[in-house]
Amino acid sequence: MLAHTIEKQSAERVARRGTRDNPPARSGVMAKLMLGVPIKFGAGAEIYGEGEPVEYVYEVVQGTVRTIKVLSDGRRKIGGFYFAGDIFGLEEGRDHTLSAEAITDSSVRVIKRRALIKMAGYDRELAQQLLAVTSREIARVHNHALMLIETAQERVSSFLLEMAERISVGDLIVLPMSRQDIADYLGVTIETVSRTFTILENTAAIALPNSRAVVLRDRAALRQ
Amino acid sequence: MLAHTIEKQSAERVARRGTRDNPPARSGVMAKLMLGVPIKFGAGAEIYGEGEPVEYVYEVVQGTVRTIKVLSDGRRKIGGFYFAGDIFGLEEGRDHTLSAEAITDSSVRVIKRRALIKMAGYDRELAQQLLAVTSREIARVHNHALMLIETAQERVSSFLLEMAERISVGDLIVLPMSRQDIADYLGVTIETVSRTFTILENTAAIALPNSRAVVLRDRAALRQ
DNA sequence: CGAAACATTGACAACTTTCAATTGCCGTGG
DNA sequence: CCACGGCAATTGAAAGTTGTCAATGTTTCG
Repeated sequence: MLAHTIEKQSAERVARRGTRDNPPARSGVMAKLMLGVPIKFGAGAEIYGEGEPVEYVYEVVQGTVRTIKVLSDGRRKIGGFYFAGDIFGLEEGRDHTLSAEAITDSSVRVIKRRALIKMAGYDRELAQQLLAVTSREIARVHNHALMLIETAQERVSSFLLEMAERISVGDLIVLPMSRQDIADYLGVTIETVSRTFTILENTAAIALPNSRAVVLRDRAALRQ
Repeated sequence: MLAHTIEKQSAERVARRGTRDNPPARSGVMAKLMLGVPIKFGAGAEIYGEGEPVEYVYEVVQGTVRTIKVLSDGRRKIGGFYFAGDIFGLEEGRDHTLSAEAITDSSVRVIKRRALIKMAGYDRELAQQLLAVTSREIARVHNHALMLIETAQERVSSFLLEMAERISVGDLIVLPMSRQDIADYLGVTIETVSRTFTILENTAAIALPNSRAVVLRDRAALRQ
């Protein structure tokens, strides 16, 4: 099933379509507290849609999720990538300003936002964790915003360093997302991403065993 | 006193240099709860510096504040502008990743972060307000990130629309920040900002009575 | 194996930056 | 009060970067 062919459907409907999961090994804030129901989403499935009311908070148990916004002229922007243990759906206001989709087959914990906030009212530790998670999200988005002020090559390098911190195994990064996803996250075209990868490979900063794998050869060069 | 001639000094030192304020008329979250001590900062003064420990949370009572980051090569990025009633300094981690400066002469309420979080543990309403403020900050930064993926003209238009929402009086926006500040916020050069303003003026979308004032003539055109 | 989607590469156009010069604004001092 | 100096803003021309369009190569999966 391909992302671009998925028709929009409400989070409720998708949630219903999802299947219950066994308790996962991964531990995030919600998992630790045994909160939320684990639900599976196939690659490309929409978890919630832009403009829908904010009802739930989500935690990735397994897989990768992206938040996206489609502009009126068809351009697509990716707000962020979320991996196992990450919380997403933390938005203010009544409605979501972005939609969320599973990039790969994913398992996601879902909990009612109201319930979580209510619980936080009684549980001081939970409240502080919630604040910490939210602050971390601010830092992440801030960082994202700052990297968009850089040149294409710097953006790609920053992206690789971010992925290195979040999902690398040693010097190997296996990218779950397509070039188009990377491009939309960095605010450049896929051609620019591709060209930049090639340049970084030619300057020995990275190696590209295949299009989804990146080996970091010279992190200092990526940091400039 | 000019911004660029101010030498860096710690938040503590600046805070000590600041003078106590009379209780202000403006009301934000902290003011409502009569939290924090109002302190004055002169135009260009540093409120806290990048790399300093996160100890306080701030609320603008009067004036305008910018958060900035200076890169190793001297480029400067502005994370956000904060006007009366806005909260800033909400960052995660031990140290600030950005510094904050008063753009104009400003008065700022300061409260110990720890104290605020501790209080939020006892006061459910405060906890929820804190969460709401934090979520709003995420939305603002998200919006900033999204606007950085656009063309220069779209960025400038988005900037004007953002200022229109936040500080306009009718169709008039009096910008407290310089072209350089705007440029650093939008990730373009001052020349591009200037040229774009001229284009918008020539297409009758705005009028420029002087360099710090913008009159919105055609909001629809700015939205495209 | 072959079709479809994804990724890379090339050539050219468009946009933005860079460098340079000019204009406008405002405070200070004659 | 006006002239001057200094800084911010605007404008112009040339260079550089990124986007667009197009062709080719690669991977995936029925």
